[in-house]
Amino acid sequence: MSDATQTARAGKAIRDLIISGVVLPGERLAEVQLADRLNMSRTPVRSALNTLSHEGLVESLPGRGYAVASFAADDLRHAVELRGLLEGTAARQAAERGAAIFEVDQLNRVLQDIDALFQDQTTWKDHVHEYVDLNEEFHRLLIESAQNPVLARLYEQLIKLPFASPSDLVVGYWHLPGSFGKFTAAQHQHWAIVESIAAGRGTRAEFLGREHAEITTKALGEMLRSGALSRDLMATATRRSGPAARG
Amino acid sequence: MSDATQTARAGKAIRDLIISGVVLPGERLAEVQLADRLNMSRTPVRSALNTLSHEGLVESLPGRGYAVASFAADDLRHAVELRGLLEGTAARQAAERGAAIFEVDQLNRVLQDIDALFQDQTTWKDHVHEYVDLNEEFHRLLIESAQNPVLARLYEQLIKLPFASPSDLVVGYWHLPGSFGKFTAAQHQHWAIVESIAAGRGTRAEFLGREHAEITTKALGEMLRSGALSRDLMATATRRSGPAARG
DNA sequence: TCAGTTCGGAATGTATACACAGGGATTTGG
DNA sequence: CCAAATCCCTGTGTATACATTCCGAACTGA
Repeated sequence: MSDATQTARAGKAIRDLIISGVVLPGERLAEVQLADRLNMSRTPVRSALNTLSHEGLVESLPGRGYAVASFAADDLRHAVELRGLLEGTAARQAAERGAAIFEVDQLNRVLQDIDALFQDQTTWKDHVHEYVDLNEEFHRLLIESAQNPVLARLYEQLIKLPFASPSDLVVGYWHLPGSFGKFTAAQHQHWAIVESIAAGRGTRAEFLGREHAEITTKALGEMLRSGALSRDLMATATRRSGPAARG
Repeated sequence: MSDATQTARAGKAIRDLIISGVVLPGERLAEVQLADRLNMSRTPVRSALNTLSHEGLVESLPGRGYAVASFAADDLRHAVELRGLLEGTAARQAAERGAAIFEVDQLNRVLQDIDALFQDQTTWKDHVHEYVDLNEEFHRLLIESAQNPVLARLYEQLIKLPFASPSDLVVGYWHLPGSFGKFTAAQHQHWAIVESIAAGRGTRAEFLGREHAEITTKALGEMLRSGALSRDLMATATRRSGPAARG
């Protein structure tokens, strides 16, 4: 049940502390305190904090350790838009290079499984977890289809940010009213993206990828208005390293 | 003359070892060996290796340390293309939000300084170093003009890859025949990008940013054919973690 | 009362010692 | 002679002790 190394365990634990809101944005993360809480030495904690700082969940202070990173609502919107940009680029490159048949088949198979979940509007919410997995699998295959390791690496770094990954947004959104319509619309776009890739229509594939992010942005806006994210993220979101323009 | 911390010193030293080709792609990086060579303990070396693995210069092996990352020619091309994508996006967002006058002025001022360097085709090579600085400053201002911290972060992570940053490519290319024409063409695009931002023409700004990367890709191709990069990068470039598609 | 300085403590940066796992070389059996 | 298993050794993972720096608070002087 435990991870192989203490460092991995520390990373997961600290990430959970941040995501769950136990520690608030801006709050200092003292090594000894974390090591004590996690029953391990400072060494793996330090290593995990170093990793998390590169992933963007914590920020490294010059000479005095680390603090939980603050995210403004605009940051979340920007992250979603950039994810659409990268996914659109992946779709375009897959179309331009001529994706192999088995790759398109893989994508189609995932979409068929999602369609099956959506057939019954009254019971689909019992299968949200399956949808999360399938949706994540689709986006993973989409990035892979570009066969571009640099893009894949950039994508991985982007979706490490909270609520930038496909799964995070689905988990936070599915229970809101009207979510079924958004999900079915998104699924329609999924089909169109794969169709574009299979047909070699790179430009259409790219812009569908971007448009797909627009739905996500709308959903994110509803989540923010509904207050689902406000407590954790908006509390200290006003402060960020940006220029002090309007002192 | 030395950095503040041993960790920073270790990071710089190991990066230099990789860039200068003292250690070859694929080669293992043993902590004790590095600590011995740099006259420090394993702790800061380990921390630096962790950082470098997130930057992409070294790859972390499951349970046995680190190795120098391998870059294929395609990886370099992909990195340049993605840089164009991000710079184009930054330009579009700057145009769409309506960049402030002083920001456009800053960009124009840098371009005027570059123009001054290019006035005399016979002596411009004496000022390559100044051009490198100004070019880097322009691209930095361009990214800043989007006022998008997430995009800026992604860009920073991308240009940490070898030969993905504007400066790296200029330094490797300026001495090749015909470089003057490429640089003046690139400068023409710089002016057009700023003009588009000032005029609020987001679409034109974005595609100019992408097209700007095409010149860079061409220059990269010439560098690869000229053998300037072959020794360091191409030697072990064939091997990469990708799928074993063509046995 | 306020400003400057100095002292103290707490947390990070670094070094070293120990435990453990993985791999390669050697040896043994067929 | 080849294959497989075992042993040893190199190197990473972790813990802990020490050094150092940075911030804050208290004290002193004007």
